[in-house]
Amino acid sequence: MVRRTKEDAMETRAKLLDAAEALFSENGVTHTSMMQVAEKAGVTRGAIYHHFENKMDLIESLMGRVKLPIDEMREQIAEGSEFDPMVEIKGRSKEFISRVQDDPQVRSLASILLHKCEYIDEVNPIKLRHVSGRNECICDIEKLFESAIEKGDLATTVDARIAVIGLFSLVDGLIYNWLLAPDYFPLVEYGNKAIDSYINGLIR
Amino acid sequence: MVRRTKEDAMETRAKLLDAAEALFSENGVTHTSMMQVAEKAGVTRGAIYHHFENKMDLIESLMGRVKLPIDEMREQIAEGSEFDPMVEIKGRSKEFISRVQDDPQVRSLASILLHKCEYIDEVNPIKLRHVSGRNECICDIEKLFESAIEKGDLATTVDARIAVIGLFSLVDGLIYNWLLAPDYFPLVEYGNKAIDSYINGLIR
DNA sequence: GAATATACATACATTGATGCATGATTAAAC
DNA sequence: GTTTAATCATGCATCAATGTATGTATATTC
Repeated sequence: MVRRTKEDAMETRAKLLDAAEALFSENGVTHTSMMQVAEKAGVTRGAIYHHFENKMDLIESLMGRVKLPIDEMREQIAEGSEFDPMVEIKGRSKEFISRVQDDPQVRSLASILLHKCEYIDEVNPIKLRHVSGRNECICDIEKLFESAIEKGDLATTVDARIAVIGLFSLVDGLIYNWLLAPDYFPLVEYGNKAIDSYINGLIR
Repeated sequence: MVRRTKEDAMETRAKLLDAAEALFSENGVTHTSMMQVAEKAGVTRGAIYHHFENKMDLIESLMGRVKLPIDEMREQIAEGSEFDPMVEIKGRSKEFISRVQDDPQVRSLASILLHKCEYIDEVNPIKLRHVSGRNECICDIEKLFESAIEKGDLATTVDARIAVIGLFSLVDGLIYNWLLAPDYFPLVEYGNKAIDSYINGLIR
């Protein structure tokens, strides 16, 4: 059976991306062959090379397919009409780790980004997406911190940029360590309290 | 020239480990071949397979060679006669990130652990060392937090275990993000302040 | 100093993965 | 309905990396 309908083609493409996502997040990017991806998707390697140029192109498509929670956060902040910037910051951070814990696809992506790939050079699409997404998001939340400082909600010694980077590091570290051994601690419960502590340390 | 003296052999072994460490931390573990390691060390692959069984054995030796800062921290805590546990905790954390920034070998190892390898399965020696070292260290510092709580130095609502995991995540996250793009922020300066904020949030 | 073991170099055999070229079948375009 | 083009399968050529087997010269042992 070949030359299936255009919808079928899109479906196999999606299946390939699903298979790649699952295999990458489980066995690592370099330890997953095109053959394995094809088998898991129920096709042959020919199908892959029809839809994608090579492995890197496959990864790029994979990364571009889903909205990272970091991206959603940005959108919601853009359209957000919350009044209290600190409430906003705390809420977004907690929602972030909550998504990682509960949404399988987000968790897979996070696992790939944090544990299942090697950041070999600067042009690596995975690293590029990771870094650029991070930097943009940091800039956005930095503004929230600045308005919180203007409102006088934070201690006068607090620097917005340092505060953001600390918060991001805390959240990244929580997810990193949780994915390393999910049974070791409950992400959302412990993470929420750790975030509270950190934010609390910035106030007054 | 073959059958060199026993000291020479230890030297080539050390050179091989140095070469592997440099290449792994720069290009990633799986993207580095035995051939490249041998070339960088100035020998052939035969030398590698004489000293090590295979790549995984090479990695194990590499990881076992240096004392991770996390290990040193444990030793110093064991022999430490400090009085104030919170001062101890804060000092150790800051010394940790300071070592990562200033000691090239520690930085290389951290880079390999955080960015240049894939955690493919549970028996992976890199992951094993990372996780076991982390868990032991967490247990140690947890005790310090407990004694701080007993002394009444922390808010009564603080749970020692959650506090440790938060602190570890913060430190890991700082190092992770700094290694991702070292020019983006100064690790020690920002890291120290972020740690202060977090610890501050636990007090009172 | 003869025998043996060590420290590598060299060569080869094997494997797994990639990328491409080609083939087959049918949907889509006209 | 014919032509075209798309969707995938199949087969092949290539290559890089591994592991091992073997060779060689020298240190070490006795």
